[in-house]
Amino acid sequence: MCYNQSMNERFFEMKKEKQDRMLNGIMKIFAIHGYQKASTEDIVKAAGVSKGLLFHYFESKAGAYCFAYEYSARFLSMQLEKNISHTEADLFRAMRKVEDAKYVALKKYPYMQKFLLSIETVTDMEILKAVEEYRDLVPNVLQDVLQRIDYGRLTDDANGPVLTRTIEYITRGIMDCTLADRMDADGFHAEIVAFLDMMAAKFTRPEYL
Amino acid sequence: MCYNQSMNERFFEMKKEKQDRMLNGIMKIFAIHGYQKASTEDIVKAAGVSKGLLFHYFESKAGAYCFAYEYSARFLSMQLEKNISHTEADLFRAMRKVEDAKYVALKKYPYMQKFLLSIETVTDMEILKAVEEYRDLVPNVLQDVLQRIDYGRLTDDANGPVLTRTIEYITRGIMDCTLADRMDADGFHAEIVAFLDMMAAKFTRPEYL
Amino acid sequence: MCYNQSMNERFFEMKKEKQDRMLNGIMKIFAIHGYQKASTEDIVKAAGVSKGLLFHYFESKAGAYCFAYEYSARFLSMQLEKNISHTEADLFRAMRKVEDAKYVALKKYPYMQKFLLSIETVTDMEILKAVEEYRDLVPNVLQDVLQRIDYGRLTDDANGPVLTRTIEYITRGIMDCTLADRMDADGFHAEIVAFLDMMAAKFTRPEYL
Amino acid sequence: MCYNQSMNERFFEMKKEKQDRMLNGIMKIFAIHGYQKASTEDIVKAAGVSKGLLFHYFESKAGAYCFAYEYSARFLSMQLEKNISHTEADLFRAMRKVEDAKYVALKKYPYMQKFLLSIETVTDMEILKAVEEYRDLVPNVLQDVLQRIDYGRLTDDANGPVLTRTIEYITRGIMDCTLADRMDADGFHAEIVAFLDMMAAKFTRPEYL
DNA sequence: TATGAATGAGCTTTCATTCAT
DNA sequence: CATGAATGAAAGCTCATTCAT
Repeated sequence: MCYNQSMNERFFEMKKEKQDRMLNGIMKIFAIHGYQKASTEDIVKAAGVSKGLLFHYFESKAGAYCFAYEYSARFLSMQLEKNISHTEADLFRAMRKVEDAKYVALKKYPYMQKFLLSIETVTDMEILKAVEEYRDLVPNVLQDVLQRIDYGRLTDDANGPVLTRTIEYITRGIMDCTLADRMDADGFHAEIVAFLDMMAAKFTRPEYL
Repeated sequence: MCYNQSMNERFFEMKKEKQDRMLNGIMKIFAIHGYQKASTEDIVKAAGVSKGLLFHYFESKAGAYCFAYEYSARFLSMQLEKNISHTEADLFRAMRKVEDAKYVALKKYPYMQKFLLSIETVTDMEILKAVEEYRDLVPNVLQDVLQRIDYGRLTDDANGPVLTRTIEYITRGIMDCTLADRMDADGFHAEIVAFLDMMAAKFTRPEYL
Repeated sequence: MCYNQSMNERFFEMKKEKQDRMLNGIMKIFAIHGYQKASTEDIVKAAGVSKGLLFHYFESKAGAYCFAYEYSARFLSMQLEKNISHTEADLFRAMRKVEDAKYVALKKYPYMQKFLLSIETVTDMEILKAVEEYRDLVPNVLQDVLQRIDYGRLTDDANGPVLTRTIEYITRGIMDCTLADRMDADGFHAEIVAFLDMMAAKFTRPEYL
Repeated sequence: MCYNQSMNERFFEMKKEKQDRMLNGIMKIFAIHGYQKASTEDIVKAAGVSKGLLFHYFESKAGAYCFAYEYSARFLSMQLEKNISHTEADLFRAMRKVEDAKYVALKKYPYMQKFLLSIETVTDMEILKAVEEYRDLVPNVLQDVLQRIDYGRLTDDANGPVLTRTIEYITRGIMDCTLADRMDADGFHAEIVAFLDMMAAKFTRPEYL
């Protein structure tokens, strides 16, 4: 295993502000450089702590990654679960709720979403196994949302599942672009909202608008 | 830039057999370990050449990657272009043609497909920029094929675009499984064909079978 | 110097139970891993105290080592001095007395003997100089005992000095074996006694038995 | 295991001069500082090679140690075996032959003897297991020599075995003193010879002188 | 052209020691 | 007195790249 229970305990006994500084440092560097190229040097600089401390809490670079991954997957899925409506049948309003919930998370942990995607750069089997159970946490919540959608509310020329996927890919695309220059939850959210509004206007049957 | 014209010339003056040994070594190691974790040591061992020779032809690890990427993208897209029918309107027969063409390519370069996907593990902007123009080569050919499909030939409950994407994901899934244990173009092809046959029987309108 | 008088005073003002817990922790880890590889982390864990406290009392790892070394050498030599007979002329009965005295010491400080031998793993000149005057304490007591032995009590085929050395090496050999699995003063003592009884029966002239 | 066959092969393909430079660098640093405190940095500086090369040939610090240990034990025992007389019955002449043989070895590898003793500073079980079979090589040769000694040639007050051990301890003592300041095979040999001559004159029966 | 020994900067990791609480 | 989080220098080791042959 890459990390263990005792690490968690020690970590969560720190001041919340420092916890977040370390988590954000970890997420940022892994998000930007991918797992392998991310250096512990850069992480501790970003977090504003010493090299030793990173290893005091996480034992290894892999341990830090796994810890942050579990934390991020849990945090983001809980954030979504808590804030989305569980009865919303309108695709665009549901998606908007999702993006609003993400927005709150990204205000606190700007690199969280991108960091979660960095798992694709990981080739170390140890790590992949360690985070396996958390990889579906966020997708599962989104799945739940989509199951409650009434696609009958869409216009005839709209294909629900396709629209959903499209939204997903667009989201990802915007994220990559946004991240390319600078991390900004506000800009990201604004882009998504603009896109959803545009789509909603075009694909929702008039009576449901 | 990661590599230049003179490299190409020198490389293609080697005996064909050695060219392919080097290309396969490069593809294999990058495909298995991702860009960063792939070591030049492993590559030259897999290719059966010396370390010096790799750098003689490609100047750097990044150069080897870019060269192999361009080669692979060009080779696979040409292979597809050449062998697929440009008038096939039946989704399943078209996909079958695609897979047959891939099969021929994978007989020669078993790791080519997986190698092309390894671009997702690359974080180095230099490399991403260098291969940018080749990333769409294969997807574009597939796009062309799909544009000629007559989705009217599918049963009512079949959703063409979804089916297409499903096929893509299934293809990728089978590939990952196949690669997990051993590289085998035959096994891979057999799996895909079985899947397509099954789907065709279920989703094509009787009059088009 | 590695440690000074004020350390002693402070240390001996602690509750006796805690003193021994710290001493045993120090002895155990140095005995098992040798000087260099012994980590302060392991020592404080074994002693059940905090890292800070170790340095509060001993200032440095080297200081802890030297303090424990002086303590052990003094303690064991006094223990021997106190319990052995100063008139015993019989080799085997004398050695038995020595082992009985050691037994009492090892009940309290199981790793003391092995710890004293760990000086062989020390390469730091500072430490070697600091403990120089204590290295002969225990050997000197044994020397004293041996000087009073009447080797005439041994059978003709017995060689006194050789027997003595043999006993020393056997003692050390048994100790290493005992320590290999678990620390146990009782088992250790039983082995030694059995060995001495066997030897006494074979090498003592009948009239002295 | 700490090292393997392929390492040996590669190493012995180097120029002899460089092999010896590396071996002497390894022996020197381990001999002086003991296993743990010896740094690879110091070793490569002493050997006049780069850090990478050390790991190219030996894979790890432990590997370098084990390799040099096997080499030293084999080399010294062969050197002794080859040069000592196998029929010499006189203790002092036999010991003198041994020291002359050692002298030749130490001219080439000045730290070899001290290096072999550094095994006592090793606490890593992996290493101890790896060199286990070589630890007795040199002692066994000396054992063989001693078995042919005719102790009847000694004066009545001389105790053969004790003399032998004494010689061994004196040898070791002189070595430690010699090494303390500077490594010098000549000075070492001169000391030993002087000691042996003195002892021979005192303890050999006149008719055997 | 072809080799692989050689390099050294830079990586991850360790650990004795300090210090705010 | 007691804690353990925090430090950072230094360790062991990796690996893309160079170069003499």
